[in-house]
Amino acid sequence: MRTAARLFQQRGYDATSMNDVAAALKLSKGGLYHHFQSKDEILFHIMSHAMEITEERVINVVRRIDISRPVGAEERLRMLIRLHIEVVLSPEDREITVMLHENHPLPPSLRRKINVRKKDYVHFVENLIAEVQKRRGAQSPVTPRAAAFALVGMINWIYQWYKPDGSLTGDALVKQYTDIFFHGAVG
Amino acid sequence: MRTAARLFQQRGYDATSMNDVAAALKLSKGGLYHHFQSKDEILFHIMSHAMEITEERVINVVRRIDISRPVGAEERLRMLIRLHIEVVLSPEDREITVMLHENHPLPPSLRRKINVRKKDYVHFVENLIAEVQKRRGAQSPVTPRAAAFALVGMINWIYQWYKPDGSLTGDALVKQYTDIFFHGAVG
Amino acid sequence: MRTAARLFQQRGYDATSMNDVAAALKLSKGGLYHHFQSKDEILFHIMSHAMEITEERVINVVRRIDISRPVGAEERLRMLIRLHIEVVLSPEDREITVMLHENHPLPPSLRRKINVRKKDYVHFVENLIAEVQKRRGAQSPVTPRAAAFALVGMINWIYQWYKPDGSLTGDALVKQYTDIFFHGAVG
Amino acid sequence: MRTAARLFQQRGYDATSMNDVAAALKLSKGGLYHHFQSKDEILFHIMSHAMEITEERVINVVRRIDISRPVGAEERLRMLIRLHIEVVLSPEDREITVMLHENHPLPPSLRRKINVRKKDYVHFVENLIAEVQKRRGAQSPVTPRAAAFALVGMINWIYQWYKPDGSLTGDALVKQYTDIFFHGAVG
DNA sequence: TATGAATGAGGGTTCATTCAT
DNA sequence: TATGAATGAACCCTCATTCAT
Repeated sequence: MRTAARLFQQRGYDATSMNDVAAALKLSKGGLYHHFQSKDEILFHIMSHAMEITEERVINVVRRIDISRPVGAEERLRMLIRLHIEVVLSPEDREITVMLHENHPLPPSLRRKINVRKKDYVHFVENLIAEVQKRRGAQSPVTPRAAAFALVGMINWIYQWYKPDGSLTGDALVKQYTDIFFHGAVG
Repeated sequence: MRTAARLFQQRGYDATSMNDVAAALKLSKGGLYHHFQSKDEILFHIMSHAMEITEERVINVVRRIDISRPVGAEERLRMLIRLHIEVVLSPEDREITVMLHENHPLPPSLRRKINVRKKDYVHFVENLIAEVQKRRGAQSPVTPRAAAFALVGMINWIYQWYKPDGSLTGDALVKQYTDIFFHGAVG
Repeated sequence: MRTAARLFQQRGYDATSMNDVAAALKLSKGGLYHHFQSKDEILFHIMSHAMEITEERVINVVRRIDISRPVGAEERLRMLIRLHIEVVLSPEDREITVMLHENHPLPPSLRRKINVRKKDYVHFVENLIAEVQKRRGAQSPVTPRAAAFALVGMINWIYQWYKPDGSLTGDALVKQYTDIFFHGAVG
Repeated sequence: MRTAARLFQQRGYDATSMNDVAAALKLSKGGLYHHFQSKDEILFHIMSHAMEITEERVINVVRRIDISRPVGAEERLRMLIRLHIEVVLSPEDREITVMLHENHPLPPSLRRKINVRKKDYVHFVENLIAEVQKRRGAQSPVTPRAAAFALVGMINWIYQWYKPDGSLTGDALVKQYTDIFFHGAVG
């Protein structure tokens, strides 16, 4: 299934045939259908798995850190930015999570399930941003909602241009994006 | 061709058949092939047209304004943000320009042509940001390159969530995103 | 389409592939789909055509004869028996009309359309029988409905056993069945 | 196996997969193949069983009654009609025996075996009819052979239209068909 | 006896493309 | 310029059957 995700991400979902997936798995087409009922189902599983990764590696970590040792909202937001970027850059998960960023042709009912979880994620970010703004006291002209979408957008866009072997390390990228999000890009 | 773009964007490129396109144009399939040599060509034309729109409506406007009446770099950057967002929101161009955001299955040679123009666009943004930072004098920890990608990412992401008939007007969105980009989201 | 009917009748609908049909027509599978949207549609066309044949060659003839020159009900019934048997035996239509006798896997909505026409046919026979009984005056213990089904059943069954090159000619068969239906088999 | 017959009769033989049969039996596909060597074999068993039912419930009963207590040929023929109709209407056997009426895709060798028994059945009917005609003395214009096929046809056709919960009871149907066969439908 | 993974052939269908008209 | 018939390859999927366990 990881294999399927890789193929889908490389060639595109539509351009990848079940034959391709089966061959990559050294399985016959029929054998593949023993494990998945349809191509859609594979895609849905990948999407679900991608959401799980994101939820576990980002949201759950941020939530847990706050329980074990109370931590300021701002620090939690910084952590979220770092974790989210790490998921996008992570060599083993990138291929899976990146599938979420494009609009793949899922049947409506399954698509909705995924969309709910996407929205939940943005909500979580939004709430965290709202909390940070409240702590800071100062009235911000920026609504948490727009800020959340901006943050998610700029992070999810990374895979479109980032080269892991380039001069910009992941850590540096995290720092840059955190600075941009907290203080703007030209400050 | 605008019609084709709409179909591609609604159903996906692969999921749209030449039959669909021809039918939407009230043309026979054979007739369609008198105007375009292949499906790839249609896609390429759309992508090229999308780049043209972006270049004309954003870059050229910003450049021209500077020629006709010298204008501060910061103001030009603000203008670029507004113009870019307007293109993304524009009812008549949205369907076309949005095609640029996903990785459609173009033959390599054509794909490269589009990518060059995409990069040029980011370069233009990057240079503008650099200029603004220089004018401000203060050393910024943010590289123009990362800033440019962040900006492009958050703007291009808008179509994923923005509802034209929602409570957030286009103007308000422009203001929010400008604020975020210049002063951060929690300032 | 006549070709398809022949194949369906010989090998069975399910056992006949679109490949078979296309090959028999010296057409590619794709070419076949230019004329029919689906295998179901072919089957439906065949069934509809079979109903048309039956209606034209039996019902309409009987109706018309009565108009042009008033004819006793009994004679009309005898004529119906002959015409129906002739359709079942007719070399050129047999393969098509026989398809009606088995329950082929049509989608429910199309199946219903055919069934309505089948019922109309039996109704016509039923009414004719009722008329004959009334003319005879004597109270018959046999309901026109059961009689109609018995008649249709025994005629439609013919194709299961009748050999055109056997000793029993079509005319003789008509006479036999007419006798059976009018006077019983052991009289 | 009764289960398989039900499925075959409801959905059609080709449209019923071994998976369907196995599932209905709460068995795995592999398990099913321990009881039957192939799908064809299941069908053949059903057909054979159907013939056995017919032979036992109709022919043997008629034969035995004649041995235990000599009975007139006409009464035996009336009995045969009743018994045959009862088999066709019997809730528990209908699904099985009905399979005989359509031409299912059996391998030629097995198909032949079934056909021989079908012919034997018709022969039995034919002989019985001949005997009745002889007893009656009067020369009948109807050959026993055609009469037998007519009788078998009209009875086997019953399942195409008969509704068990309709106004026509099985007994009434037996009476109607017996009348038709002995005295014609309009007498 | 029974399972479930696996196969290979084939099914119906779609589709970009060609070409005679 | 436009049509529509035709193609051939590919696609997703199904299925009877096998076999190690």
